[in-house]
Amino acid sequence: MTRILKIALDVPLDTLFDYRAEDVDAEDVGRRVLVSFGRRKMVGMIVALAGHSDYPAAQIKPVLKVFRDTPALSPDILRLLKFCADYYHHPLGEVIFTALPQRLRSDQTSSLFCQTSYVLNETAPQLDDLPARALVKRKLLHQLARGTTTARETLLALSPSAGKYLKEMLAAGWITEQQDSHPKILVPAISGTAPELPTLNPEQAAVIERFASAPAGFSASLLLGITGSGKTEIYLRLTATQLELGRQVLVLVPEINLTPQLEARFQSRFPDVPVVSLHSSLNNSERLHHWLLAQSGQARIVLGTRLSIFTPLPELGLIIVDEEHDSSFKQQDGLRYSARDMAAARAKQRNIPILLGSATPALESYHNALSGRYRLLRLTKRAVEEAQLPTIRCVDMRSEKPDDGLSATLLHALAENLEHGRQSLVFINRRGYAPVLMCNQCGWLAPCLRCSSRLVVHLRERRMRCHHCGHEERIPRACPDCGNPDLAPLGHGTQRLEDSLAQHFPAARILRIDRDSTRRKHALKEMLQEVHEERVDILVGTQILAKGHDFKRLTLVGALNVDGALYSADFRAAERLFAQLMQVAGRAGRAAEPGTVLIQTQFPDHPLFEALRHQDYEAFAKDQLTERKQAGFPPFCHQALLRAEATHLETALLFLRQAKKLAAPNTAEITLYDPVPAPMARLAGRERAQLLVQADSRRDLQNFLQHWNAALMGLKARQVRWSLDVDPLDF
DNA sequence: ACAAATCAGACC
DNA sequence: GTCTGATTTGTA
Repeated sequence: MTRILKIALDVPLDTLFDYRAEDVDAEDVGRRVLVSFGRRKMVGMIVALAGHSDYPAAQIKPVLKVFRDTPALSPDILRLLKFCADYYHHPLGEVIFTALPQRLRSDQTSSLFCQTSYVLNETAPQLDDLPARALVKRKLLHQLARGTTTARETLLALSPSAGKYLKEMLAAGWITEQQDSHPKILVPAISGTAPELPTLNPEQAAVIERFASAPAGFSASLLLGITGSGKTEIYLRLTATQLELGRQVLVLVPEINLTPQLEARFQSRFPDVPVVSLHSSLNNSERLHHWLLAQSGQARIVLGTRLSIFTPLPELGLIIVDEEHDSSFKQQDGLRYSARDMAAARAKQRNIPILLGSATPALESYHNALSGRYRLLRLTKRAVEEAQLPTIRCVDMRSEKPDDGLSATLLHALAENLEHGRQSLVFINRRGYAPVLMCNQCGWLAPCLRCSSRLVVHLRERRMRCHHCGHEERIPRACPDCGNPDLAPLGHGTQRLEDSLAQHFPAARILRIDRDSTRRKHALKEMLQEVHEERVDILVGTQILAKGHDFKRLTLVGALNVDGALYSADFRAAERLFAQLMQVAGRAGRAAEPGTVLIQTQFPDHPLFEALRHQDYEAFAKDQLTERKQAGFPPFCHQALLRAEATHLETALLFLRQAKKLAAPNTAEITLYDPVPAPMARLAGRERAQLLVQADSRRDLQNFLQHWNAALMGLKARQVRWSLDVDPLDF
């Protein structure tokens, strides 16, 4: 019987396309198809079956192929993706295809999942029977025994010499090679010993108790726990409960290099349970493999970054969002979705609990907790009893004369720490040598020609770089405006600080960690290793260092150049600074020795620092919420930003003015601001402008956006690229 | 006069 | 987004 199929395609059009096919039924909804679209062939997704089509029958093309090589997307995932498309006013086809692993987007018809993997034979030696120095063999054996993924690709990734050893082990009969046509998890050969559970402190126990006694079904909880208070232990306990119930658990983490650490923690707690991760360093095949394991229900715990919120999990029982305030949960291009918000939506749709964890929650989340929409759970004590909170003090830069950016107070503290053989961290969120190059005669500042920004001096490389578009040039010998050869780097970056510290402390071992010094593969890992092995006295670094790492001997943190955020035009700047400083402060004194944090500032009396000194997130957050309420900012209103870019600013502004006119009939509950140039108006040679829309209620905003977006689609935007950003974070 | 660049519209 | 045919613009 011929049926009409509603097909979503990866095109920026807000429509589904009708195709016909003979042998399809309801089971095929959620399957991929190959269709001819215009002159091309494309992969589409069956979103629904229909009895008839409004489209002229003669023009409806047949589906060329229905892919049955992988299971269909379940109705609940399709529902989530539909919700996402509606909420962010983005075409459903594009949403579906951003959510799918790359390999499911392409139209390669040959066997999709076919990979070489290995099985451990009984003749293989036990891990402990191998000499400790046979590191690679041990690694291979361990991975094979764990059984989560024994794909050749994964094993090869363990070491450059892995291939050689695999061949050896094959020849020795320890392992057998096989070709898999379906992804599968082998039964773990070693059933690892479940570790002894750490005792919960009373606060942790109370949190678990509140979860246990809560009624089943949807609930959202905010776990507000200071660094080191044992949030992860809560995640593990709640996960254990879900595993016992036969449910899967999804853990979302920010886009940082901590995924492997957390994965290791989950895997060692649940040695027999298949854990898979989904993050950016996986190749396409690994990503597909892990995704399919999640979809088939074999993977019980899925740990991943932003995009993994769309992973099909048939028996999902709990979603955890760690460091929920982290801005990497919001995608900043294409489909501008917030994985945290989609997680909440998914939990609600599936009628399961969600747990958001952070030491410094997003004000939106904290507000939800205060208003009772979320359950507020607090962890106020460090899990390790003797670990004390660090002392936080401001260094008043109005009275101190800094020497190359460093105050006498900080230098003194560094010297003392060095004497005691303890580690220190100097935190400055600015890489490079100096943020600007200035001519001392005419005041010329080296500009980026493609952006409205200045070039950052990278003295090591004798170059200047734009941190926005990546443009690079040599440092000029003389000022291009007046010819004066006296050009001076102005301000401080990590490189300059590193130099300056080396001069002050010639005997100290100084290590700089920022995006430049960690560009090489594994560089960050190696550097962190050095720190752990105490081969470093002073660390200089950007926010790369702020997150998660646990340095046992680190007792002093100095924070430089933080004042910019105090009186910023961006109303979220203070919130971000507070979170960041709390995070770096958390690096100090994690073990027995107490830590000290010194913040260099011109405004030591600012309330942000007052709250920070007491490490009182809630005081700070309440203060901020009061300010936000007075100013009518989120979370007390809801925003959307219409962004436009063109080669000329006027073109972008003109488009936005037209867009504003178009909105006129529906603006009763809406505030539409005037189109303005974006804060960074020029970026990579394109001019950008934006139009802010605000409403008191989310529903009003959504209603308005729906009509407006449809109207905008009809507007012919010549030479303009535009996009809607719902709940924008960056302006 | 011809080619290149730009534009409008479809795509099921 | 990609593709197409139509129209405008550019150049010898």
